[in-house]
Amino acid sequence: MSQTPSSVPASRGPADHNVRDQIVEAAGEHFSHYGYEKTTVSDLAKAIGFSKAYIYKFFDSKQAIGEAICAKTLSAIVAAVEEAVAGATTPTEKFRRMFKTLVSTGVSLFFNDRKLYDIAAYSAGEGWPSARAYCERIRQILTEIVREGRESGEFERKTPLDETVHAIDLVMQPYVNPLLLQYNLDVAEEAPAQLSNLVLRSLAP
Amino acid sequence: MSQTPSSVPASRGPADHNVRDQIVEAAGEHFSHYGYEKTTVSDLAKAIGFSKAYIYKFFDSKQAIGEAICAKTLSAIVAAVEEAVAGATTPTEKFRRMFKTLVSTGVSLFFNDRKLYDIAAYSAGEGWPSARAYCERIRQILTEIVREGRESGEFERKTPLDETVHAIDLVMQPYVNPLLLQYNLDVAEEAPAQLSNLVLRSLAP
DNA sequence: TGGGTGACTAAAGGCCATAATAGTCACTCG
DNA sequence: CGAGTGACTATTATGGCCTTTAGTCACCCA
Repeated sequence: MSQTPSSVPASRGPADHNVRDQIVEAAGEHFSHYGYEKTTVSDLAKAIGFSKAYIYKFFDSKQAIGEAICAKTLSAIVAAVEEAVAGATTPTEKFRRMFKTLVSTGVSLFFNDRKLYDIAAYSAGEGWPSARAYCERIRQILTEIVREGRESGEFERKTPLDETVHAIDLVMQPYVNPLLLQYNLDVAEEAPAQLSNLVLRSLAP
Repeated sequence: MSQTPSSVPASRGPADHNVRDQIVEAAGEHFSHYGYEKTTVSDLAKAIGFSKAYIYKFFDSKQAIGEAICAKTLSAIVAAVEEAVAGATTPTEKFRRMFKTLVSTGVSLFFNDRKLYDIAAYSAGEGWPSARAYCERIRQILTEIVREGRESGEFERKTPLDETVHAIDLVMQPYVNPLLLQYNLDVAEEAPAQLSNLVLRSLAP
């Protein structure tokens, strides 16, 4: 086994190539407009003026293209979260903003770019690497915040760090994971604040 | 409007009637065996030796029968939870058992009576009264536990009771709600313990 | 009079032939 | 030799037709 078993589904060809970017760009627009299912690989080929076969020099499958788009979409959420966190001073505030931004960005994606949201949800449901990486990244940010809070004495230090982070991660999961968020839209407005309070109480020294 | 707008979808005829019970019993078996979709109202009629039309003297619709079964199924979960809670002494322990029993009973239903589980999940997704009542009942039990914990000084009393309960309810929701639980099966083993710890830390005086 | 039903309808669901699509490969041409 | 493709196949969607099913209603009969 010379290739990673379950990670990136292998995009072939040169990783950095003009045509590759064109494909991704076209896919971004088409998927967003017409959805993943309704967009054919031929559509993308036509859009960039090449044949369908050529697309497969760069991507292993249509799904691999979907994942690229999905990764891009989720990256945008992460970026929004990072920005929000950077704008806060205390770990407490960072956590609040993280949670709030995560949910509001997700909800906004749901209502404003539903087609892309659906890809993200599907990706989460199928455990695509893009979705896994996203969850992992969120967890990293969370870990950093908790660690900082512990160092500054703002958060308790008795519970093992991993356990604390994991539990908080479980609390956020229904709002982080696009697959789950869509079932929690009715409480998405209030949940971040309510749950932040609860979590922060649990973190009190 | 002489009837309740969104609550019980009206079962007609005498509420207490032998035939009604027969219908429910037959439905329980058929739905569990073949599923809600694959069971026809005629099947149920045949099973109890009456005509299909007669069934509609007792139930407004096939869905109403589904709801009766769903309510029964969810009641069993509630009963298991109540029993588990009754067997504990401290509010802390009651909460732990409540959460754990809730999840394990739900998971067990998923694996051992999938067809009934699917009805419950559907019911939760559609907001049927049976599912609503179930969630409401769980919340009541939770409220009772928190209140008791506060009175005994085991839990903090600063946060408004409603707020505390509501936040904990949000934490449990992904495992209480059958529609959501099915997406969280992979963590259903560990989640109750981890989240109970977190919640109880947040409840510390 | 009230427990019980056959016959009916509109709508939903299954079925199957056909069309569309993902993905491959041998090939071209500069 | 490498950027790029037409033509091909196996699989999956689609759409129209026909069957099944939920639900009603006028009616029966003890």
